[in-house]
Amino acid sequence: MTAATGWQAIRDAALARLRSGRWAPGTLIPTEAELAAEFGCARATVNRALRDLAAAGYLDRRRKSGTRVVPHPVRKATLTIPVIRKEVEGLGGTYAHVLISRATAVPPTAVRSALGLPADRPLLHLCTLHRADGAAYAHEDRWLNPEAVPGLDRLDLTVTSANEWLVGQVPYTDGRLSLSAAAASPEEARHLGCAPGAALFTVERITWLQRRPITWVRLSYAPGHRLTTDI
Amino acid sequence: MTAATGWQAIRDAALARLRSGRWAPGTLIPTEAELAAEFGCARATVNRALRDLAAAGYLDRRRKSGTRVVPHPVRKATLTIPVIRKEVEGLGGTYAHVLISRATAVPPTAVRSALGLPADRPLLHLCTLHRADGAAYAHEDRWLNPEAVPGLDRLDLTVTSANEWLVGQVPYTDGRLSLSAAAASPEEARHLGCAPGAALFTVERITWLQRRPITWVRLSYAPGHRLTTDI
DNA sequence: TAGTGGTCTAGACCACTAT
DNA sequence: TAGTGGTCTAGACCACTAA
Repeated sequence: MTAATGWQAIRDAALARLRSGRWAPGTLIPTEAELAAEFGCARATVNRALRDLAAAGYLDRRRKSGTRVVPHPVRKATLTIPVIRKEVEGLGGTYAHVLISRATAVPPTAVRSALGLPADRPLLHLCTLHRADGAAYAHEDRWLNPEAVPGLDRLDLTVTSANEWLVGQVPYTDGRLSLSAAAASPEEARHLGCAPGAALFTVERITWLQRRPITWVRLSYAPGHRLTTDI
Repeated sequence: MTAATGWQAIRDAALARLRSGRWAPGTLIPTEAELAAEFGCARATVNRALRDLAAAGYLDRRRKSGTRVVPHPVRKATLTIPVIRKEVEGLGGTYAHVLISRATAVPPTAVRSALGLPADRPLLHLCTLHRADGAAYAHEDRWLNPEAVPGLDRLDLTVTSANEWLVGQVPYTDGRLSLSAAAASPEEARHLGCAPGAALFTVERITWLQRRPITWVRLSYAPGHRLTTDI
């Protein structure tokens, strides 16, 4: 189970003590120097191990105070958000996408304010259907700021999806990801092949480059979709 | 924006080069030794900085090959999954919970197989409603393995929620988290005050201690709930 | 086989903070 | 002020892997 060496071995040993209750919730554990002596390694090695556990939410480390076992651990789940094509192919499926619509329009208020744009600024509106093995996989509703995305007009979006092109070509400095559930709109229902009002897992993402808004996108996954991670 | 020193300064400098395109997607960046010479620091410091960027999904590091800029970055979103009480209080709300039902029963097949338990094994079934400022916040449907949770029978679950007690008292070694959308069941709708079939954001979690199943739990949040994170 | 990242060490100094 | 974690250094050796 734990065949680690070096700092990972110390991390695992510490984790075992946490799980066994030998280091009880809320209490202080020995100092780095003490543990280094016990394990026969340098203090930096202990530091690396304990930093790892602190980052995972098990320990709370403070200068002078020492290292305390977090009483109510806040576990951190890490979700990887891949390009949809990779997501589908990673599941062994064959990926395809269809550009449903492409238009320039003024976005709804919710989108405009989320991006922090002035009113009446027209954006490029793209709707795309992503398929896995021929079946509908996800519906993408995207608003793009053409000023922030040079080269967009020369792109054939029927070949490369906006999703993938942006990820590969357009850097961003800040982003916000929001997960929620939403009832399928009539259009989503039609494309995803489900009943209107069906519960869809949706991922909304907004990205900025510096303070310049790039894109707002909502992915609505076909019913039954799950995002799973080990914790 | 970037007032860091030490290894964080080097990380930020590298990130700036990634974002500026000076280090283009798919290309190799200089070796640790070269960067250490350029920045006038020890190689270990560069290593720390680049490891951080690799962990964040920007770089792909391989021995012998070198460090390559990931062409299609897979950003990693970190979600913190706190105890519900803390979640509510963190939003400035007043938390309360109500134990709806408590019974010993054989779980549905989906729960049984997810936990890897033999058929006909009875578990403790708890339903709890979590409230924020008096309003329904989330419905909790939980199945507990009494054999794995000593002391459970001596606990007054109307005072401490199972959610919180488990987090504080019962360690686990493995867990799986699953996020999805589901239509509100009649019971959920009644407790959450929404229409049956409404789209609910649901979080399912399974935990094991060693290989012993501890609990299966599904939290169904009131409509409109979002899980947001910066990326 | 050689190049590159991964890690360890022993010591040092710094930064924060409880007292 | 003193204790504890945070980080840096210079060097060393190891582990992996492309050629």
